[in-house]
Amino acid sequence: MNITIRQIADKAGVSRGTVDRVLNGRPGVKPAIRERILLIANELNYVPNVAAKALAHSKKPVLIGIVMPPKEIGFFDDVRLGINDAAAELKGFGIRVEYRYVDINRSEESVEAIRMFIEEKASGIMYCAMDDEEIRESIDYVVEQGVPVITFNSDVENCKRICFVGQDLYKSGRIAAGLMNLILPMNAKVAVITSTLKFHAQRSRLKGFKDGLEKLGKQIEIVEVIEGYERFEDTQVKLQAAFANHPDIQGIYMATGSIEACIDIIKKNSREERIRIVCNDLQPEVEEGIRQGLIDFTIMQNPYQQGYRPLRLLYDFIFMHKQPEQEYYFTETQISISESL
Amino acid sequence: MNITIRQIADKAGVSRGTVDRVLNGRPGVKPAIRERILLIANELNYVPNVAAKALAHSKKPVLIGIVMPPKEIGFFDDVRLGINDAAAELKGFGIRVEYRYVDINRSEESVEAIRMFIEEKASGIMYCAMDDEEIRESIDYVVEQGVPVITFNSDVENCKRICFVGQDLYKSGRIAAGLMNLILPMNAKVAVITSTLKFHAQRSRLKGFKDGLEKLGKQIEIVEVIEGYERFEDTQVKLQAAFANHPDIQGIYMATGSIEACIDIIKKNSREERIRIVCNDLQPEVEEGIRQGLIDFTIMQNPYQQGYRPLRLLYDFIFMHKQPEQEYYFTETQISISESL
DNA sequence: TTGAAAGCGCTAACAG
DNA sequence: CTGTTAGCGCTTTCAA
Repeated sequence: MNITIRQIADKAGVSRGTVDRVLNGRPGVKPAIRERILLIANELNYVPNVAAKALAHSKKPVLIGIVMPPKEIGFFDDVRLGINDAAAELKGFGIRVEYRYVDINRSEESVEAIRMFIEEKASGIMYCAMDDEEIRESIDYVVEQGVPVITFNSDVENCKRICFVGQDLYKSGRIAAGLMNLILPMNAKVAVITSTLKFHAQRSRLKGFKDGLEKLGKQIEIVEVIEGYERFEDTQVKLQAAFANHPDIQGIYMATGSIEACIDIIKKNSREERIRIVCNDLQPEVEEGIRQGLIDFTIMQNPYQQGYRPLRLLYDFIFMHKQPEQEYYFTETQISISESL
Repeated sequence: MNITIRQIADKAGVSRGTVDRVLNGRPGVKPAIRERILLIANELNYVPNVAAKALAHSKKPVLIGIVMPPKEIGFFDDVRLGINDAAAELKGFGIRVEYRYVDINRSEESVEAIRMFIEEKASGIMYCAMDDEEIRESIDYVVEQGVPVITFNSDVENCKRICFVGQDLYKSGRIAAGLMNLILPMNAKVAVITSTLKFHAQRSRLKGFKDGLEKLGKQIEIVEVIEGYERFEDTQVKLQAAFANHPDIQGIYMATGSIEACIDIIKKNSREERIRIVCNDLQPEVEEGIRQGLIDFTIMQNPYQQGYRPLRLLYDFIFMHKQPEQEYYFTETQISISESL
């Protein structure tokens, strides 16, 4: 049998109520006793009984707040699926989740959302927001209130979040390089399309791609890095220009951005047969491109897990007082081809 | 608030004990009352409270028996990891697991193991065994006793197991074909190495590979299908012969078997540069081969999940009376290249 | 065949 | 500041 608070109480010569207070950091216990109890708990290697906690909480479930982009953004469908699955599993467990959808480009909205959750006495936050000062402050404030925050999908650096769950962007770039290396001939020329290099995240991917190509022996050369701002037109125009400058481009790495524009230009230039494409994620356009044989590979990083994990981690943190073991939880990289779909 | 057995009891005008008996299929309730309770439970849409169940069970946890190959078989390390993780999660939940390792080629051992679990009053079984008559009978017998069996990693067909969790072998063959198609030129010739075509499982993979190649436009031809029986020597000799017959082989699909033998022959024939290899799983030899650039791709099917899922499914079945939603749970296919490692 | 009641380990409200 | 106690929903004796 496992250790219970009762045993700790007996050993310490206090009541279970007191032990409960100490173990859950509630106020109103003389420091000396607190010490003593903590010591005993530690020495007995106490692990709280999940089921009992859950049951006791079932009347008034603990709230976990989720701040993320709205339903319209397709990528997040799978993330939401992961969250919902975790939430369903944890439902009988005294936790409930609440979503708040925000325009991720307007940080005020995120800040407002997280603030409201605190007012509602949320016990934990899943936060997907921009990496800027305003957001950083909002996180630090919340965490200082004793409410854990986990960033997911897109990280916020140098802040007090307890951990991050999402992609390893550098690695995805390296894998893209590895794939190009396998399908392109020696000395091939490639273009990279990204949204904008202003963001650290995008630069990581590009860096991974560059480093990857360098390590390999095929001397594949990056002749253009296009910033498409995820917009159709920008991408189209710039890619067309790239083709004009380098008629011998044989591969395109679509790190992020408008797949439609890319495919459009390729078709306009009748290059379907001669261009190999590697991209990321699996929006409908990508799926379509793969089906048609225009896209060779896509690299995904398990959006489902990006939703599922953080909630479980928060649960462990809140109920089991278990600190995350890592600061970065990178979701598994997956490579897909048409047969994988 | 959710429905509780108390509410059902009140509505039916009986005690909670009686409701409990009915809901858990225990004997000793008059059929008429049983009916009535079932009806009410259904109409109220009763869902048992996990936490309460777990807590009530915590004194005398329910046993789940696991029959699988011994620790020496490397592939199963990750499977065991998955089982252990699930077991840890479910530990506070009134379940405990017990392993029994058997030589999978000697069915008597498996049968004996499962029989013992039944004697020990196990409430569920995870079973990884050969697909033969003896095994089939043992499963059907157990299930008829009311104890659910889930086959994992390797299925047993036409039996009463509640579901199977493992690879989609056909799909992995198709993906191998897709990869070959991406890295080989038109009309390339390839060899396939498998253990033995006596087994349905191996034939599925081969069929997937063949079908995959046919669907694609590159006219890649399978010039040899080698049965290596997973033995170094057989593989070596037969592959050498294949090279003699077809000096222009450009690709090898190692469906299963001795990677060492394959690499050995390639090196002996100095074909490192000219042969592309796609294989399955990630034994140390494969990892080594990928690192050295001898193997281009390996296809894995999430062994971790093959352990994790079945246990969760059994738990849901036993505690929540939830039938698995599918008969086949195929674990995700993963494609790995050197940068993924 | 059924009911009553004592737990399972933890929390929270109230009393002291 | 600390102890007491009544639940949380389900299972499992023990009686009836």
